[in-house]
Amino acid sequence: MSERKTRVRFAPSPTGPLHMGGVRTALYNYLFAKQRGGDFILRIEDTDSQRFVPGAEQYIIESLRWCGIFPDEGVNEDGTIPEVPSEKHPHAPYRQSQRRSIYRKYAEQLVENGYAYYAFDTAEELAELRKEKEAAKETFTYNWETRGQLRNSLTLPEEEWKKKIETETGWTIRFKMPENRIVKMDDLIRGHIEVNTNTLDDKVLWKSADQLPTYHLANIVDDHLMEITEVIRGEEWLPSLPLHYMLYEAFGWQETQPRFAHLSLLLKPDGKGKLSKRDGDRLGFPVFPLKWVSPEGEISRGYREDGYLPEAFVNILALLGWNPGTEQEIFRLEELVDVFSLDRVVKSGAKFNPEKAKWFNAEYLRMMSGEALAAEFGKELAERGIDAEPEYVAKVCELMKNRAHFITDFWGLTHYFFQAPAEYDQTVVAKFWKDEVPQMVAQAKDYVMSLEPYTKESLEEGLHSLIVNNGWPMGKVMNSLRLSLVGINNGPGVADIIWLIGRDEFAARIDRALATL
RNA sequence: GGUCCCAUCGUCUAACCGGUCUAGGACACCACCCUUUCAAGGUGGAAAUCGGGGUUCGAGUCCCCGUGGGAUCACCA
Repeated sequence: MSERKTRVRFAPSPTGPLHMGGVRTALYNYLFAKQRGGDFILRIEDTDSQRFVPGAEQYIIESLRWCGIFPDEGVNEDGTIPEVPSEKHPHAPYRQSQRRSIYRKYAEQLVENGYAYYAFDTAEELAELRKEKEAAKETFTYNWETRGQLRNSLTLPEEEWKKKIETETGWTIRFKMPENRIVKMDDLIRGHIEVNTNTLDDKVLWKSADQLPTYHLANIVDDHLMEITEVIRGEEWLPSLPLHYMLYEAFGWQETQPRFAHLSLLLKPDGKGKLSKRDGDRLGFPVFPLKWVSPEGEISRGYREDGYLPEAFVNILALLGWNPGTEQEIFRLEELVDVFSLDRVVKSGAKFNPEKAKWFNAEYLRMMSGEALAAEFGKELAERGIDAEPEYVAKVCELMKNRAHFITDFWGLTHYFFQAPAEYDQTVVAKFWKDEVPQMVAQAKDYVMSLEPYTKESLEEGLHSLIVNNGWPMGKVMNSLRLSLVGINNGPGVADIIWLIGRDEFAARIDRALATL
């Protein structure tokens, strides 16, 4: 058992876009598998035909790809989901809706062995019972106490219920939760947990509505069939862990039962509760990896479209609920594979901090070369109709990258390297453009134009000594030069700007400022 | 409400099996330095063990009780 190959799965339900918490779950699964040389499998849990959302499945796959997470099984090279078994995808199909024939016999096996039973109560009847109990301030539970008074294969004569399951469709199969047993469980990050079965209920395993298994049945059967060794999933599943343990026992699969690890939830940055789409809209940050347009046309922003680098996004997620135990915070995916460990996953929920997320992105931006940045920023320049040499764009990016958090910040920060300022900031004009200034600026221009040799260094030093030697006020002159060149009073050094835009453009901009101001 | 999980700076977190803990780091914040401006960078600062009992020579670390937060109680996953 211990020498089984590590196999983990990410099993999302295609009911909408994948939440960043979901991506984190997928990431942890992936890291765990890769570190142990195991397999990471993607399985689509679409047993709820009511909630199926078109496009969600592709969204999930694309999100993982963007993050650099490629499943070993369950997704073809072209991003489609394998429907027939092959060498690489031996357990196909990987979509539960296409595996319905598999589950039926397992459900029946449970009934035959006395671990489950057919139930004929309609949803309305049960709703009515719940209402009655609620009125008496009690809760109705379908369990060992009540199943004897309800309509099921335990209480009805055999001929009657057998006839019913053959002729009718309104029946379900329920798990027969044993009475008064202590379920002893172990969680990889939470330790030992015990629950008395009396507090549990007879969960539906087979749904009458669409003749499909519920999550619980399909999940256990598939994890068993796909030889999953560890189940790493969200904390919301912890309450159903006892049921899952009981199911493994009922099937007699305890020997190969996977180990479980329940991850704490991602919480909203302010206030209380788990992170939701609403929080993103309200506080102005994405909660989804990619932009999503719902079938109704509702748009949700994505990290990718908001300008986050996938490496930064992965890094952010990795450190939300896990830490390396060292003071290192910047990790690329490959590095995470080496250092990740479930032992260091934090038990408590993590409030998402959008400010720190921005910082991570800025860090990754600074690590990029000017050329790489230019390749990205060049696209936006082209859209804006700016025709600039890639080498020039690269130099601009290199000079300006430590001022940006996102590539989308670049235009606002660098536009004056591509076009002369359309206007001059009036408060800056008022502050620096005093009476004596224009002639100093004009002199500075003449100086620069006749500077020999003209190098970046000579420009820098020459400009400086010109001002000092003439006894001019440094701040006033420099800021006036900058104002003339870029229209505002912040940005890189004046010499850097001149050097990049070139002497001719410099002269033109100075002349224009002298003429207008 | 029942059941289960969780609890260190504002936030993410560190502190291996209880002992240099003056409780460390990062984001954000503040100050200073660098500087022609704005960033970046450097230095420093403010900032936390939820409360109460125990166990122990010694508790952030173990136990109990409170309190707070979260999850879950569907023919949804």
